[in-house]
Amino acid sequence: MVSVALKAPIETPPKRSFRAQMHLAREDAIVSAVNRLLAEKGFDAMTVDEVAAEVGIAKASLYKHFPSKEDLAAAAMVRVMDRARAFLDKLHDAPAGTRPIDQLKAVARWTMEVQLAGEMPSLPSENSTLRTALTTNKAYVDGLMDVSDRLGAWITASQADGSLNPGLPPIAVLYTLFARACDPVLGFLKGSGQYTNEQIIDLVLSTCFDGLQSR
Amino acid sequence: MVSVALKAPIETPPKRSFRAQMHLAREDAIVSAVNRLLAEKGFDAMTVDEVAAEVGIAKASLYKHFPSKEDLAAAAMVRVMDRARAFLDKLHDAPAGTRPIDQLKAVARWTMEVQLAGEMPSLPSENSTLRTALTTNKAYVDGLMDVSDRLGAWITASQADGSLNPGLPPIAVLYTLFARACDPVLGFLKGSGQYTNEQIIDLVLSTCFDGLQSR
DNA sequence: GTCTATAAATGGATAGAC
DNA sequence: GTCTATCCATTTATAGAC
Repeated sequence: MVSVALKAPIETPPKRSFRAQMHLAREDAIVSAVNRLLAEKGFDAMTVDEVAAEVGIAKASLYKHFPSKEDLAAAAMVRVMDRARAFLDKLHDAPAGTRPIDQLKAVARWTMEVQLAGEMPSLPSENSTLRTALTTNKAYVDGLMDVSDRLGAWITASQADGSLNPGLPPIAVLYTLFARACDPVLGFLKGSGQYTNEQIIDLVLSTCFDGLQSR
Repeated sequence: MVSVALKAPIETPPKRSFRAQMHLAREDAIVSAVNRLLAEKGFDAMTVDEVAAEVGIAKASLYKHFPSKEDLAAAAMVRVMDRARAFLDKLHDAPAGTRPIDQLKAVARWTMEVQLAGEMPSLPSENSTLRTALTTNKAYVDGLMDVSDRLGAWITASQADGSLNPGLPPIAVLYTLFARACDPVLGFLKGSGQYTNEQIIDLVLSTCFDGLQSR
């Protein structure tokens, strides 16, 4: 045993790393499937059997990675939140002089693109077991806080420079932007078959920032 | 048997009417419970047991009135559609000279009031059994058509008089108004505990028609 | 038409072999 | 960690007495 361990010491670390990579890759595939199903049918209608079938592993194996259906969904929510933060990181590298309101529009556009791509997990209404699982998930809550803070800075900046309506409470603006991520209008217009994704996003972005009334 | 039937002929019609009234009242109570639960937790999370418990009758009795859970939900959707049509009837009695855009605002306001009152049943995402049940329900589809037509008339009229942005496709405006019925921003703001229902509705109505940007 | 009791199926979660 | 097989609670729906 000892001699074997001494025989291949340089093999061991790569092997562990490889296994760990496989492990992460598998979990990533699981989270991707959950993310897709969550976007397609929501938490209640999604079944763990479906997730297992889509990933191509047994249901029991899923539970070796995630202890419950709620944790499964929470992992998907955390990941989309991380994607959002990564996008915000990119936006911060925008050329100096970029108006904060344009940053907000870019964020809204991104969330709608994600939704149209079928990658935006939909949150359950309220009073759900998932809801409590999320509020006790540090990674999710921290991510949500981070995103809110960054958007909040742009909101107050836009109101200061006069481009965003200063009469609106910043929190109302924040919630309005968040709500674009699950706006059913995108799906409605998509279902009409009359518009491209680009046109749909431009339309909703326009009604969101310019309003329905003429300017 | 015959003599009995002849004995109380004037009693029979009132008795049938009374029974029919009781029947309708019972069904109305059922639909009310379904409506409330549908608004609170959605179709998937709502159980027929809950409905029976809330109404105070046995589950089997429910199935004597409605053949399936989908029909239960469809009845609730039809009723809220009928309520909407009744409200539209009232709006048509508005004083001559009322601007069509103000009619549209009144409709949006009404849908948000219904949602804040916890009486707006939430539709399932897509690909649901309820979805197909609704599309094959004549009462629902007809009601939806009627509402769409009436709103459509006001939309084109508002675009004609220049108050509504003429660059927007009428169908996009229609969907945007429909979407206010399930806008999560209302619940978010309500949950913040900082605003009254009146203030919340004014805020969302403002962002919907005036947009987020300054005017 | 209302009830109690139960069927039939589904879905979340686990046991235990490998 | 993956599998098969299973447990157990829940849920939709029905049977059959009254």
